[in-house]
Amino acid sequence: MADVRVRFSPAPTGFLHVGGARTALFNWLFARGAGGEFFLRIEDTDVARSRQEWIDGIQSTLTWLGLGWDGPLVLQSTRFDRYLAAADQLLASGHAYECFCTEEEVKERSDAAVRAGRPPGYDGRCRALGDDERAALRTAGKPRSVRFRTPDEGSSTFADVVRGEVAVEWSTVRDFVIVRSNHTPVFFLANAVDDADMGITHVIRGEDLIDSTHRVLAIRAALGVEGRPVYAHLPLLVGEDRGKLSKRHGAVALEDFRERGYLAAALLNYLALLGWSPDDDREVMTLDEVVAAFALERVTHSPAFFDYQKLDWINGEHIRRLDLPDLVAAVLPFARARYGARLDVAVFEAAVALAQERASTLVQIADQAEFLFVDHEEFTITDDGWARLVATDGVDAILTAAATHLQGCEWSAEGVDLRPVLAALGLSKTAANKRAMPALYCAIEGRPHGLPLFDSIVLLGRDGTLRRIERARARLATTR
RNA sequence: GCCCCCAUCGUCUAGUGGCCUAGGACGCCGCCCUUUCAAGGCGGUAACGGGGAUUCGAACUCCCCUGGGGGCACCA
Repeated sequence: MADVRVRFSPAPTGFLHVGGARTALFNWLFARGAGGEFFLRIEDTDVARSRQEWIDGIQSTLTWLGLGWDGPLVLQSTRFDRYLAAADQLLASGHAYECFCTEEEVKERSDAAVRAGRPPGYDGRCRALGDDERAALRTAGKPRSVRFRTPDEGSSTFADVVRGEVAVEWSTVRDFVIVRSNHTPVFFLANAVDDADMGITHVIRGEDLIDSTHRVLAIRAALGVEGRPVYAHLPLLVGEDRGKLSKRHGAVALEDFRERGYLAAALLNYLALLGWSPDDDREVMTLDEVVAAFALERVTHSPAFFDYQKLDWINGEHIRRLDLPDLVAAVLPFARARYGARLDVAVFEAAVALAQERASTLVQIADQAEFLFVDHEEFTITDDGWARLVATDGVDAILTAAATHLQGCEWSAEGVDLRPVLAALGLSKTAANKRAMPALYCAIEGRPHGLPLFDSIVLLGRDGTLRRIERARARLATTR
């Protein structure tokens, strides 16, 4: 088998979202599994819409995900001469022709056709222009684009790894522009030329591009390129409204997942499961395991919806499987952003260890540990937490008893165990768990949900814990 | 309007004629465990869009319908 060469070729007209990332991932997985190469090609032929910041963003996101590419980045904007030469070749061979219709004219006639009940698209007006007519229009200074002449009859067919045979009648495909009137090449041309020049063996992309394949293949053939790549069109990722993912339809920048505390490995794991599944029941997998199990033949046919709840679950599973030092390193940036200089690394590590078994995102871990790194004077209880605390029967007695115990007890998780204290207050186990404990959580950790209380108290320290209980009691007094 | 594609629990999916009274996972519900919550354990809820045809036998094959999606740009 010839060496596998694939590419991920986004247009730099926006941030990379889950759809693009999934396409990049499948290409990368396929290349990795086949021992082939994975290239990154930026399709920036539409100069007006392409932006350097998006090119940078795509690269940094791919890097964060760990989907590194081989060789230098290919920028189509640096290869315009090559595409234009190919267009000249097509012009010379009669596969393309000069079109003097302006964009507006084409649109007007297309709209009129629709109103008249005919199909939209270019009507082929400049198809049969004679040499003299063409020359006249040229000297008249009419803007000129180049159109590819699609066959009048017959059909186009290609074999798709996931779709099977894909065919379309040429009579339903209008002539299309390959060079704009501003002399810049269009997607179809650049795509066909580059896939050939780069020796791309497999084209793996979204199903929204399936119809364009016939046109690219026609250009490729007209250019005299031997053979064609293997195509694999992936089912689309859809938004909540079941529409193709776009900014309007729930697309979220991949960078947001990073900021919200998702692990790249977990995101990749989940993305791999959207439109593909291994031939066994595994779901939580490392990237290496996914590479080993991946097969284009197992890609599904129907669109998939991105489920954040399942992502949260998978992320939690990955967090739980991380070695503590790695998890600490992953949470550290979030911790530094939140607690700044107050961060105590030793305490932080202990807190992360406590959070590891319960958290589903890195942000959650940082949030749960936050109470350990807040100045006692600035410590506040959330509104929810305060409401809960205030509503607890005998809360003042509970806090007082806890403080009394903590003043003299041995400073260990066993020593600070407040259960005997609550029992001595006459609280049943249920009452202690359901009512008293939440109040203590709120007073000490500032929120009703968080790290295990007794371990937290030990980490907070005797002085700090007592001050927090005292603050809660004082606030309680003024509230009454 | 025309072309193309898709169709199993709420969601992601397994399933390629009998192993399916349809399996797994997330979610949801219940119970257990328990230092609240979470995590964990156990159990439960829930689907083959409809109609024909082929066959001894259809989730799996074919046709029609319905529904959904994609494309028809001087975007990619």
